[in-house]
Amino acid sequence: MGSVRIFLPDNSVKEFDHEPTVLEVAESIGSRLAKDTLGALVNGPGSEVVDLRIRLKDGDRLKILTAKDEESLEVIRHSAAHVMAQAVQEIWPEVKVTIGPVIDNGFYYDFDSPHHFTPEDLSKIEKKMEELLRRNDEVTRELWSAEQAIETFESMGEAFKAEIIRDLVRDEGVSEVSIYRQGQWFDLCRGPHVQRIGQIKAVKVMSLAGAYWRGDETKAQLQRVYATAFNDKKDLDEYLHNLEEAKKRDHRKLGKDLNLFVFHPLSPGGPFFTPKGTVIYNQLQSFIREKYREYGYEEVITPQLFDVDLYHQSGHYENYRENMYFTQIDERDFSFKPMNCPGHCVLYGADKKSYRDLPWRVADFGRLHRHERSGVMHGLTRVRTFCQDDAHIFCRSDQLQGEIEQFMTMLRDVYQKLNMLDYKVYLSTRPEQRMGEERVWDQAEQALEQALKALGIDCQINPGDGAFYGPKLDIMFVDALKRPWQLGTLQCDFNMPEAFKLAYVSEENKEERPVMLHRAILGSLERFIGVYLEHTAGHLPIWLSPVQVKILNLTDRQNEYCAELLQSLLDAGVRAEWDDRREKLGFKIRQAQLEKVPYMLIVGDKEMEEKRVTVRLRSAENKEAVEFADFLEDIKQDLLLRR
RNA sequence: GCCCAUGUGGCUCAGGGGUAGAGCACACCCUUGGUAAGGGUGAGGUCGUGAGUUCGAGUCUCACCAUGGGCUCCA
Repeated sequence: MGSVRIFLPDNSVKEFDHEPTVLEVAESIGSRLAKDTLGALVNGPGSEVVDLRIRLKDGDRLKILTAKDEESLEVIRHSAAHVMAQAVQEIWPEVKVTIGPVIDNGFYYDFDSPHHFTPEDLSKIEKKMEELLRRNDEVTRELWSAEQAIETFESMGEAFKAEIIRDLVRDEGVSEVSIYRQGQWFDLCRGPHVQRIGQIKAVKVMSLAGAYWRGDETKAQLQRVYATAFNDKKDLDEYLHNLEEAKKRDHRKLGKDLNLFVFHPLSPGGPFFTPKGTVIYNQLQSFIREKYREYGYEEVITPQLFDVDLYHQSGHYENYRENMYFTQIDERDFSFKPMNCPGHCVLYGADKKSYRDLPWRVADFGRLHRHERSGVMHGLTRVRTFCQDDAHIFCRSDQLQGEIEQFMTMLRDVYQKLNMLDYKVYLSTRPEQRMGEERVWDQAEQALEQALKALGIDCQINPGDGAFYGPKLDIMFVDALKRPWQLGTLQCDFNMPEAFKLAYVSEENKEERPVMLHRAILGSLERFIGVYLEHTAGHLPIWLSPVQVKILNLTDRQNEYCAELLQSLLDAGVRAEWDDRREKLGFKIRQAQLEKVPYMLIVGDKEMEEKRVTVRLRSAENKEAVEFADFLEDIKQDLLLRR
């Protein structure tokens, strides 16, 4: 028998006379390392985390994971999920277990329980888990035959587990399953798991939710318990702290605090923008309009209500009816538009188009109505009525790549101005169910890829994720708290030009079908405002701030001067207010600060005599008293350059 | 739509069978005060809606409405 060689990250080699487990390699390096081992990466950093009990093969490159490595969190959390299940079953023996996967920031476990968990139960579970961590049982892995496992779980009444194994036998032909045991408790599991339960240092049971067995509404309703685990208490505290921070930036809270928008039960999912919120809305809109002029778009206005026939023709009635609002007038069926595209197709077809008219870029800030399911609405980010920075580009197929490049350039331009520097691009290619010729798909997918390449933009490809009518790009904006949001999108559409029999006359005087691109940069203004408030924590750039300048006088001796200042600012188009209440300066500053006003102008006798103002920024930074005329010039520049 | 939780003045919340409270905001008065809350007085609520239990219901029950957390992460 030849020797088995295992390569370590420092390129050293360990030799064995048999295929060693990860743990055996760790032991050969040092007992301390062996004690701390949680799992391993084999053959590359991108690989899945493997269990420390698996056997390695000759030539494997091994990276042993300990609490120092972020990847080990997966092991910690996977084991913590088992601890949670064990804790729950120790408290309520009648509860049945299902699955408990690791998710982004923790893990969950779905239980089938006759007892409805309450918020108080969460801390009960957490206490029990902590007790189990102290008990520090060893975790062992066993291989059982599938039949034995099914029989065992069935005899325990764990029908869900038995079902999982049956499916594994049927779908993947497995004959053996792994079982992880800790103390008296065991669970069917693929792993990986820690050596001893005590290696889990910090757990927190977070929340409760309903879920369905296998995510299927028609199957058993389960109770999901969300929790998280970390390598030490400090990391857990930091995570909880970040959650608090995210809560403070919640756009629904900011919307209330800054008085930007409200909701009312009489229009669920229908935001009311207050005068202040409307300023933001309109500023964004005019910013985008300016970009439209720059990039050769034309804006149009199209109807709100269409005969349902339109949606039969576009296919929305067949595929999107659930989300549409209908009404009947004079015995004729109408629907509110859920998107602008069919209307734009009608407009396209209203006259004869020449190849010289293309590309035709039509923008529309039309109000859309979509009937979202009642449980999915969320502040401004998921609403039932909204308006997109929506435009459609009708072009020849040889113009595709150029249009895509132009769109991505425009998007970069807009995002940069908004200080949204981190975003990712996803390219979704042809799905199995699709329409159109392969040649057209080839061309469109290549155009997308080439355009990104030409601009040096990296993208991730999602094979098969495109719509049935064409491939697409999704732009995921990553906000200041590293959370991804899908805002921009660019979708190729071969279907709608076909459905509406759209055509243009080519140079050869032949009728040709144009390609249609659906595209948006901000997505919907509503959703964008929500996301942007969270990104900026409400500290909007000056040009977007509802109130840009607040004049704060010390005493009413400065009233006349303040009135002049206010008038000059208003005349210059600055959104200025004057807090003329007879309150102390500290009090006025506090209020302006809570409103997140970018500039506070403090005016006392000193300033008045010299025609100056003291400028306080919302960062609490104070500038020397400056001449008012200079301040006015500066802020005019801010507005001109959208700073 | 489904599961769980929540719904009390504009806002944040207390009160849990005997007829409604606080702070902030608001109004008025005093205070003319230099960088995040000066003081006083006052107004403001069919306790989400509807039914039921009860001598009596913000309070208990049920239904509905709205909001929030989830329902995509798969041994």
